[in-house]
Amino acid sequence: MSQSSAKKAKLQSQAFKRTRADHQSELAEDYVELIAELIDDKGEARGNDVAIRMGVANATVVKMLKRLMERGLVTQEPYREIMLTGDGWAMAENGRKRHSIVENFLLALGVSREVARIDSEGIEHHVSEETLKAMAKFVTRQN
Amino acid sequence: MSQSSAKKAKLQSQAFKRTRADHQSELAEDYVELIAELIDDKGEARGNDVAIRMGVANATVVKMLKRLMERGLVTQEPYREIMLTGDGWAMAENGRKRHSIVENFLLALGVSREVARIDSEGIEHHVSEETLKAMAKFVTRQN
DNA sequence: TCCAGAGTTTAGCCTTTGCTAAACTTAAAC
DNA sequence: GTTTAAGTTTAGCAAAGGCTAAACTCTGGA
Repeated sequence: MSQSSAKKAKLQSQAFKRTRADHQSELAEDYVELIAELIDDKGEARGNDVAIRMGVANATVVKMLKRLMERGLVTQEPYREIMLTGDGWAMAENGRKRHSIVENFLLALGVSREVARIDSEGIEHHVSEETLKAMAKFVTRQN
Repeated sequence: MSQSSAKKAKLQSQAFKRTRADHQSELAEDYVELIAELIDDKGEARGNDVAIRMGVANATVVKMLKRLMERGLVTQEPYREIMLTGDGWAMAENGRKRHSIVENFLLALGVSREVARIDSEGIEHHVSEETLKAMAKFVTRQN
C-alpha cells in the first residue's frame, strides 16, 4: 500500500525546498571557509586570492563580500584584507569539520584521493547531522 | 611537504567550478525525473502537479519547461500535458538509478528513512561515477 | 619622491530561478 | 449550450551570482 498522492507531494516538495535552501547558504560557506584557510595559510586573505581559489573574477568576489558583510560574516575596509567576524569563524570551523568528515569518509569507502577531494566539495553542504554522524562512525570503525 | 600555492589554487578552483556546473544541470534533472515519475504514476504529467511536487509556483514551471524544451528534453503543446523526449527519458532513467543508489546507500549506512530521503535528493547530483560505484558496492556487501 | 604595476572597486551587463497578479483556455456540471 | 472552476500562460518584477571594461588605490623600486 502506497501513501496518498497529496502526502507524497508534500514530502517531495519538502526535499526540494531543503535542497534550494542549501544552495543559498552553501556558497557563503564556501567563501567563508576559504577565507579562513587563507588567513591560516598566508596570514591574511586578499580578494585576489579568493578570486583565484574560487575560480571567479575579482568583481564577483567584491559583490559576494558585500553580501557576506550584510550577513555579518566578514568585515573589510576598502582596499584592505578580508577579516572574519566571530560568526564567520564559527561557520568556517563548522564547514571545515563537515568537509573533513565527508572527505575522509569517501576515502574510507575506497574512493580515490582526487575524486574524494572534488566530490566532497559538492556533497558537504547536503549532508544532515544524522548522516554526518553515520559517516564519522564509519570512518572510525575502519581504523 | 605541502603542494605549491599555485597548484593548490588550481585544484581548489577546479572543485568549485565542478560544483557550479553541477548546479546548472541538477535542476533540469530534478524536473525531468519528476515528470517521468508523474507519467508512470498517474498516466500523464501536468504543469500543476509538477508545481506542487517541486514546491514552486505554476509560472515557475512554465518558465522551466521552456528551457527544458530548448534543451530537447521535453515537449508540450499549450494547455496540454508534458511529455518527455528520448533524451528526457534517458536522463530520467539515469537520475532514478543514481537516486536509488544514493538513497539505499544511506539506508545501508544506518541513516533513518526520513533523512535518507531528504539527503539523497541533495547529494545525488554531486556524486561522480567512481563514488557511485563505491556506494553500490557497499550496499551489495551489506546484504 | 614618484610612478608603474598589482590589486581593488565600480558600472553595467547577462542568465537563472523564483514570485504575484491578471488573462486566457479547457473541461465538466448543469 | 452555458457557465464556472481548475489549470495554464503571460507580463513584469526581484535577487543571486556570474562576466568584462574602466577607474581607482596602494606600494615597492628606481
